[in-house]
Amino acid sequence: MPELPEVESIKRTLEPILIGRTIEHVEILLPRIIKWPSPEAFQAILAGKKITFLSRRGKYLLFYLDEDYIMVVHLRMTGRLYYTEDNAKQDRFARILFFFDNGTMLQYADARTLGTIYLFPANELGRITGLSTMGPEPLSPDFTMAYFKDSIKIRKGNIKALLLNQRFVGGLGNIYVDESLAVAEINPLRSAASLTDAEIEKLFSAVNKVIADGIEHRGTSFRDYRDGIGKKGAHQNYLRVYGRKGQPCEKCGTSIVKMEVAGRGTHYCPNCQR
DNA sequence: CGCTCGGCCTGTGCGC
DNA sequence: TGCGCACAGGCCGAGC
Repeated sequence: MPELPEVESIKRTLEPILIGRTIEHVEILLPRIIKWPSPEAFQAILAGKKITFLSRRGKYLLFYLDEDYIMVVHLRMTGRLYYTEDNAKQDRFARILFFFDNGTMLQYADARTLGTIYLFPANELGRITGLSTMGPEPLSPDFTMAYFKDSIKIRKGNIKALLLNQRFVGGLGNIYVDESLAVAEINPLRSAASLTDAEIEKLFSAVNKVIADGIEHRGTSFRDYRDGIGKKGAHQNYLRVYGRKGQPCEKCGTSIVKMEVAGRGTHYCPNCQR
């Protein structure tokens, strides 16, 4: 579900509310969401901990706590994380509830229950492989044209699968990959190695633009996504191809086509993207 | 090592 | 209207 712009929006909305707040106790409605440590230890460690700051890496959201602990949340497909003033107002899909010392709470809700939460001492963060192997993310200093170009040229497989690979670039998901390829006018099935320098350059700026726009619009609420205070984003109103099957391409009027690439529903304009 | 694909879960929405 | 079946914003691990 949430990709980089959505997780960033959740972080930005939660930050001003949660920093300095103390967790009083945690209620675990679905234990298997907690991947580490045990549910009992998770509750015991968090009780009385203060949130010092929030951070994000790719699609992971990190809560820094006092005494050098870090709680890491990954929302996967349908996870939601939002603050509720009235701690009796439970989400229909509530899985983990974090109660604060002032009668408010943070809810982790998740319809498909694929999301994951970890709690580690800060120096053990490397045990989350998805975090430690993640490539540079769009708009960051280490996401350079040289890296992008050199990596793409030596990869096997199609460009869509590569853009979805978090070890190559961190934070892109199905929506923003389809959108990036649309902006760059590249067919999702093209093999990465076949892209010309000009195409790679166009794709590089497209990825950065699409992610920047997504953040500016506070994420894409295609279906489930809500930010840290339960509000929808606006980027669904700016999508060029994702979810627009059968509708006209805004550049040329050709019907947007949906097909399967890299095991994912893939939207593109068959005229503009070749 | 790199790449592809199935599995994990459950709700929703589309087509018949 | 009701029902069944694909499909869903992601990632890990097995197998090649």
